[in-house]
Amino acid sequence: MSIIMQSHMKKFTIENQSIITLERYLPYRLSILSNKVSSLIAETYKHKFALSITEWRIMAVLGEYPGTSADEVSSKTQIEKSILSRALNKLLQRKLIKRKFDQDDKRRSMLQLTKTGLSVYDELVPLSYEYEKRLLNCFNKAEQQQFSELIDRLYLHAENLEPSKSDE
Amino acid sequence: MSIIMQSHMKKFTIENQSIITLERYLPYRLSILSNKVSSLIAETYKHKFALSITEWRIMAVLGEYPGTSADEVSSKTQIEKSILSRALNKLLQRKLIKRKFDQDDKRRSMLQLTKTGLSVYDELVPLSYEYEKRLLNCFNKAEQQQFSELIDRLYLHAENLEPSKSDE
DNA sequence: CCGTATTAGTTGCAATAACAACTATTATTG
DNA sequence: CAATAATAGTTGTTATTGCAACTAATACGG
Repeated sequence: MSIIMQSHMKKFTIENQSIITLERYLPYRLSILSNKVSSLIAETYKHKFALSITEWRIMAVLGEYPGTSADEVSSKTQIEKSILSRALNKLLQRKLIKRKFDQDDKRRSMLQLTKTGLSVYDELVPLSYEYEKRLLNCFNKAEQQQFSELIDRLYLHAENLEPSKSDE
Repeated sequence: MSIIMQSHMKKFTIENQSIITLERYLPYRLSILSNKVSSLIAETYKHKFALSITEWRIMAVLGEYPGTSADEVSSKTQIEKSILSRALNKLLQRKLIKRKFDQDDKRRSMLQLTKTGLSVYDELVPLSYEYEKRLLNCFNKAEQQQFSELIDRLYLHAENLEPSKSDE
């Protein structure tokens, strides 16, 4: 790649493909899109329930899988464990979740929604789901399908690409 | 736990469509994917250049559009202006960018990469571009095209959906 | 068993982020 | 042209991150 040549000619270059242009750069667009979507949805519950996106995700997992341990929540949601730990404490204080520790392995926590937590969950789930539908209604069924599949595929691929960080 | 059950029967419910399940929830998957992709790429330059994602984005814009003002960078990148201001100061200190103020409008800054900044830019652009290609090579051309288009469409749609926050 | 390694979770700390209040400059308008 | 508004950028404050170091409990290898 002699390529990229001195800085500014680049835009009119190689492979008839303009180089980078942030606006066309996929990682960037993905990030903008994702933030938009998440914060848009967060708006629907933020004020009413004072839940952050992180907190809501935790509750979503516990709603689906009561009894899950913090560690499992972390791996399911990709929320880093220290962040998770603090978020859990907040949720515990607000009594939206409760926790006991496994007697056979006292390290492992068993988390679940409280009755209050459940009522929040039950209200939020349909709201979020509805919103997701509204978001996706700019796609037809086939496109939704396709989009979803591409996301999964790209994610898997990215995961496997990972080791490449050290190849420079 | 009769209560919990109440909440959980939902999974087998309405419209034959399981409700939410975080793993299938689009905003969530988008976020995970986006974080993965961004941090994966950030790995390629983080250590060598000690640039954060934010800083790199700023430089990317200035590389493409020298002379841009802070405000324009902000709107192009969606970086909030206070964050931008501090990031710019860091880049100024490291002498990766330079700034002068427009004499006709002394509020407006005119930013551009320094020679050093340009050399970093010129090294990073192909790297990032290359990495993007590697990421996307799990798609064929048509899929890449499609994915890109769906992202754009969804973004536009999300932007227009925005006002809905207050409809509760 | 004992020493070491792993695992689950917490805490400290430094860096980043978000949001609002603020300064300085230019635009508007009556 | 004075008063007010709008724009560009900065700064203060507080909350959220992310990493690493830490505690406690369990697992494992000799």
